[in-house]
Amino acid sequence: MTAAGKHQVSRTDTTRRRSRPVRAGIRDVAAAAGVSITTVSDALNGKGRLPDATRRHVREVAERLGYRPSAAARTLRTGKSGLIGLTVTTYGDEPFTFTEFAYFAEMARAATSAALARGYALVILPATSRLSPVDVWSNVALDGTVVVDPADDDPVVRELARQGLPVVSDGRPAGSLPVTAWVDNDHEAAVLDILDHLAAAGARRIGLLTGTTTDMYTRLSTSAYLDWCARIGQDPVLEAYPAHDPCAGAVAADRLLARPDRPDAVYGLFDPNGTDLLAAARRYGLRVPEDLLLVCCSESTVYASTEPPVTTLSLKPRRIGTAVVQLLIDAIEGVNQDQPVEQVIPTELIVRTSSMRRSPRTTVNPPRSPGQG
Amino acid sequence: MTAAGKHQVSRTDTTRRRSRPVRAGIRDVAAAAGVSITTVSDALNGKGRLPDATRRHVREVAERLGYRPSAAARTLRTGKSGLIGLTVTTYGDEPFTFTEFAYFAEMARAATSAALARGYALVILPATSRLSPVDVWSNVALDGTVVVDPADDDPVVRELARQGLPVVSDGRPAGSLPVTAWVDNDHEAAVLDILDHLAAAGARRIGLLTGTTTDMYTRLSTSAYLDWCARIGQDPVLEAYPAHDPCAGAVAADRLLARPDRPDAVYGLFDPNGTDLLAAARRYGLRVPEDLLLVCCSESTVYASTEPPVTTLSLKPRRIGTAVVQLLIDAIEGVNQDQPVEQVIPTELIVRTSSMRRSPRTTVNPPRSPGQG
DNA sequence: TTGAAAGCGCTAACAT
DNA sequence: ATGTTAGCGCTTTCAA
Repeated sequence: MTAAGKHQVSRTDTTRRRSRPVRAGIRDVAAAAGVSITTVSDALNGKGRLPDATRRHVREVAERLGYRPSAAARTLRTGKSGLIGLTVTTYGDEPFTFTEFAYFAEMARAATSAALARGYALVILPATSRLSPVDVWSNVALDGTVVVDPADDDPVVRELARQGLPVVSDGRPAGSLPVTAWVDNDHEAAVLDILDHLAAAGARRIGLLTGTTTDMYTRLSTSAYLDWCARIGQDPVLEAYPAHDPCAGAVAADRLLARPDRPDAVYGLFDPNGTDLLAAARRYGLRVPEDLLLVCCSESTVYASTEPPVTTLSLKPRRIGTAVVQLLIDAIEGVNQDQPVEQVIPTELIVRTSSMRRSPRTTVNPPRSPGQG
Repeated sequence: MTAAGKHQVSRTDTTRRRSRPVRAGIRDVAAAAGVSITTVSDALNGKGRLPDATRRHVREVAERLGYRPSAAARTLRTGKSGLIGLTVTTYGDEPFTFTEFAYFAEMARAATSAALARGYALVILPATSRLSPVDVWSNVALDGTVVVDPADDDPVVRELARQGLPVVSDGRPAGSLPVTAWVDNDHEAAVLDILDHLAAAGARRIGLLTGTTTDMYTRLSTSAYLDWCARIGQDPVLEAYPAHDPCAGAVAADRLLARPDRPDAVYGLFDPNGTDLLAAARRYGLRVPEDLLLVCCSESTVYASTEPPVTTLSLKPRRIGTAVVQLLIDAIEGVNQDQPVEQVIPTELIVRTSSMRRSPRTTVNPPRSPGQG
């Protein structure tokens, strides 16, 4: 008690007394426990060589007073905030694209879990700086940032790098963008795989439903398709639409099947393409997979129970989200410096009826026999 | 220049010189601009009565040095961080439920936009404290928190309230949970509405696909259903399953249609129920809507192009996300104190073929004529 | 109109 | 084994 010191006591007297019950500070705990603030700090943070008795005592007192350390003060002092920025390319006013919902939601979920498990939290930030009058970016102390789909010459990434903050991107950066590390799929290989799969199922002319945006995913996938066509000797049959507009997708799907050189198989690069193509096929009286083979890139489970179920390509967003965060935190904490800075996550093709010309068993037994058999 | 003071100069000499180009601080800007740090602060924050010339000059210098104010220092000094926590009830290890993806993604997106527009950012946090060895909650300075679906006696909410932080919940709190405000739909009215809609379409026995969880949404919706049954004189036909398990949903849908007292209409409380019920109906050879009327609660657009399209109830997550954030920031900033603290957002029933016994036009003309008519 | 100085609450280097 | 002290970088009285 006596050792608590004059400073604390006088401060408590003059500042605290008359105000309403304000959050207890480290000094209050020190005073109540009869130790110095250093001891409190050490006891709570597991530092120093304190006897267990002291440590336990201090913790009890802190608990009793409902003491919560000030995150701001700790951050100011240590230079680490435990906060990781999460940024997604913006279309229009919305922070992320509608068509990428399932992908983004899964990726963000995995990233959140991975971050929390290592004691960090994610802060959602806009890809465009100065969205609001006050720049949110400068209002938050970040230890590093995850950037999803960085633009070709992303100004946010550049600025972050200039500040010396580690940046890890989901999606390989174009050109010389200075990211600390990146995680991505091998989109070209994935597309070639699907085209071969469709060809093996009997496709003679494969169409592509693609986007008008110039992000890496769209660009790589489309050029892989064009290369494949050139190699095989097939004329490309593709329709592009602005991927952020859900209605445009339905129209593009329709347009693709309305062409004179109508494809007998289609790969759609975006999540809703499956249902859109299915609907378009119905409108034209095309049977799937008999008249039209179908694959789309999606993370949604609805394609397991559509009629017919649709073959999908999963980009494994969970694995990507986890990997991105691990790489970032490793960079922040300076561990695993020997780890590769580029990580390629394998994709998974989930083959369902829509791309199986060989097994047209349209009659499926119910899992168990209903009353009326 | 001379006015910059001894302190700054000596610090620059001793601390800065030999280390690598570290972020410029307010003192560096002050020195370079030949003013005091007070003037820099005022110039950058639009405070004080500085002549425009001074203000512009300081801003130029700051820009040139690439000065970024320290968020931690500002937070420590002002007590405001500009950070809002976003918490979702956890099932298992994952921070949020699979079945609520679309709802949550939309709600979070709207909340993020609304927050950014007012200069705040969202931090994703686990509903369960102490998920990781270090408690992330105490590592971040929050101005307030949004809680999605608070538990009946949510310890996180209680602790936050104890700390004097404003808490706004998406979903009305049970009992005496001390939230500052809440936003919710009128789930009971929505369910009654749907049941009446189905009855009007000719349903004689309406079933319910519900959850085993005890959250408010499930509880209110189920009891509204039971009340309706009692009032109408129908025996309840319901199947409950753990909503966080996507496979369990398919099984429950199947079970519901396998019952001896098979319903001729079903309302499913969760997003994937529509596709699951559609698949189950196909297995039992039931035509929708002729043999079975279908409605489910969903935010997904896939139900617009399923076969047949499914009637859905939207909870309007965008409006909820926006409202929740507005109420929270109002509370943080102490404005609009007169605003109601409980806000009910109307739901929207999007009627599609699956619940229209009257208009069985199964043949639809394509939006435009294809080459082969 | 501008500047000096006092901390915000904590951690870490350095006493004792 | 524990305490004293000096800041982290900023905002904010108060004085000039």
